[in-house]
Amino acid sequence: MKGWSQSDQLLARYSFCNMAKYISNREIVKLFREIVAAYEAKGENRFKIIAYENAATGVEHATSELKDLWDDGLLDTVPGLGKTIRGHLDELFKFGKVRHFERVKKALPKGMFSLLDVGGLGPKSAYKLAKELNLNNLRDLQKAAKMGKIRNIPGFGPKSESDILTAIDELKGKSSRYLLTEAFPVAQRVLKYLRGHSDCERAEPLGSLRRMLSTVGDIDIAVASKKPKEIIAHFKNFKEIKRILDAGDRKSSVLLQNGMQVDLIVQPTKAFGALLVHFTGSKAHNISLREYAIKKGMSVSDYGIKVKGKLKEFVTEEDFYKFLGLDYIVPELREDSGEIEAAYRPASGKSNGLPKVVNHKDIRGDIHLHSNYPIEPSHDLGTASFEQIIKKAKELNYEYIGFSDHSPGYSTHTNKQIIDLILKRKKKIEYLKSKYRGFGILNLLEIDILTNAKLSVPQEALKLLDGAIAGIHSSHRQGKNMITKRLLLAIDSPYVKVISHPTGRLLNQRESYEADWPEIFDACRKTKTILEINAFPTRLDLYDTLVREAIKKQVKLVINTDAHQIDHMDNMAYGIAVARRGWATSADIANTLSWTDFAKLFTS
DNA sequence: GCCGTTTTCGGCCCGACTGTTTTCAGTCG
Repeated sequence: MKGWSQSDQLLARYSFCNMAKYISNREIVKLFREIVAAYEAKGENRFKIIAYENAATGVEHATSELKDLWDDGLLDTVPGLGKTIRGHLDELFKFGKVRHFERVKKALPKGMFSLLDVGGLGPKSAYKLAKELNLNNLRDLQKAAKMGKIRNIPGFGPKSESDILTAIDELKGKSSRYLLTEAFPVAQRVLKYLRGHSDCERAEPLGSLRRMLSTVGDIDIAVASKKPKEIIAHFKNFKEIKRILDAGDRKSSVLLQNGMQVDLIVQPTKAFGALLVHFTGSKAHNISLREYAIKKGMSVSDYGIKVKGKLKEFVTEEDFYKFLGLDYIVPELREDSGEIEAAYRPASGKSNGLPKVVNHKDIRGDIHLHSNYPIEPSHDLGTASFEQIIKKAKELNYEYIGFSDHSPGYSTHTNKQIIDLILKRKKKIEYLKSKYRGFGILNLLEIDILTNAKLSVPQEALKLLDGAIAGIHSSHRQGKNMITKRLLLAIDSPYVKVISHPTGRLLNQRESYEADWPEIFDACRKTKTILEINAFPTRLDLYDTLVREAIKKQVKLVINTDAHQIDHMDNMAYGIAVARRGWATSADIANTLSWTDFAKLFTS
């Protein structure tokens, strides 16, 4: 709280006492987006609006809670937060509200913000409807539409009135984001259908699916064809379509019966490269790329690159980036987080350096695998035997694996029983080690970091293992200090080699818990404890932005599938994508090491 | 209101599609 007057500090302390609520990044993003909508409705300067949108994006991508950064005087490290907005945040954290924001919102009908969830309604329409019809919520909007009141508002008509009703219906039961494993099969069906048309030269899934974001909002597909109209007409007949949202000469959007939206763009092969870039995104990457191009006197669009008004087309993305003087940027890095600067190739010829991100073929093992060995029947057993897992690992060309069954329940067993069970399992694994010479096998266990920060298995038992993978499986809602303490104590144990699914999140089900990541990364580096990138599609944890932070702190990572059945071992690709999105090279990922080098991590 | 590979001032991505319109505003990606 440097720079505050004494009365400021007193006031702050006083208001903290009254302010039970911790203001999360998520709430701040929502607040900024409301200001964006409010300014748009009021017709504010459009660059001011963009500034708030950028601030929201900056907060969305931040790896630390803003409140913590504010405490440490580090708010200016978040992109998009300039002097004015930081001043507003100051007020927010001190008093729980921002007078300026209150004023801006007060001038508008309260109900307009809830209408923004309706597809097709932006700030201007929401404002107009809420004001003219005195609407307080979605129910009011639905009622007004059903009564035919909307068609009488200038700028609206019968079509927009019925579109609003449809959009409200579609709002119900719609999941806002889908897991990659949910989206991929749907994309494959659409692609197969499109590729079945004789004028389709090429069809590719793009957008967040191609960038391998942990969840995707919709499915974007690009088709290369000389006859866009025919492809669009064909697309509109796809049997899973519930409703056609848009359909023009080269673009179309549809809603499928399962609630997913599919967007299609068609373009001739000779200009497909620019479309791949445009439609792969991210939006922020595109904007930065276009701004960068402007500085070089060029103009970028999905058609190509204009130089002095003359359009240059590209078949491939490689040529597109090259023309801009950039090294090729892999899709996973296109998030406007420094990749354009890193890809810049100055005249001297030496690039600033994009990382050579890890590839699937670099992976040589998987050490978080659950077998059906009945060490603790009440626990989450796998379905495959040790031998079946080894067979599958060999098919995947792995050089080594680790058996990481859950530890025996500490509440149902005495320490002696736990040791006996682990000894018995050890004998079985020793036998397999001798049977499969030349193939690396690690005798591991996934142990719990208990609510009181102790490990679920006594030290004498841990000594019998090649190492332990420790993870939090309970009391995820403890405060930041306690969670951090639990993780730090586990990291400090010489027997714990890996921390599994470090943030504890379950996509679409449970948020990450809060923890002091800089401190945890420091501890991992000192103790050489490895953090896991868990490839299970509902986890993908450690997640990408934290992966990047961990790497900056020279923390080693391991990509594991946490497989509980044989086909889960195929999920490795999802974990690799997280590592790539976190700018990880093979040097950052422990399981790219040969068995000889990898084994050393477990004997030291 | 933010920000810096011409910059602390003067810029700020580019285009398609739709409905309600007679030329465009709003929304979306």
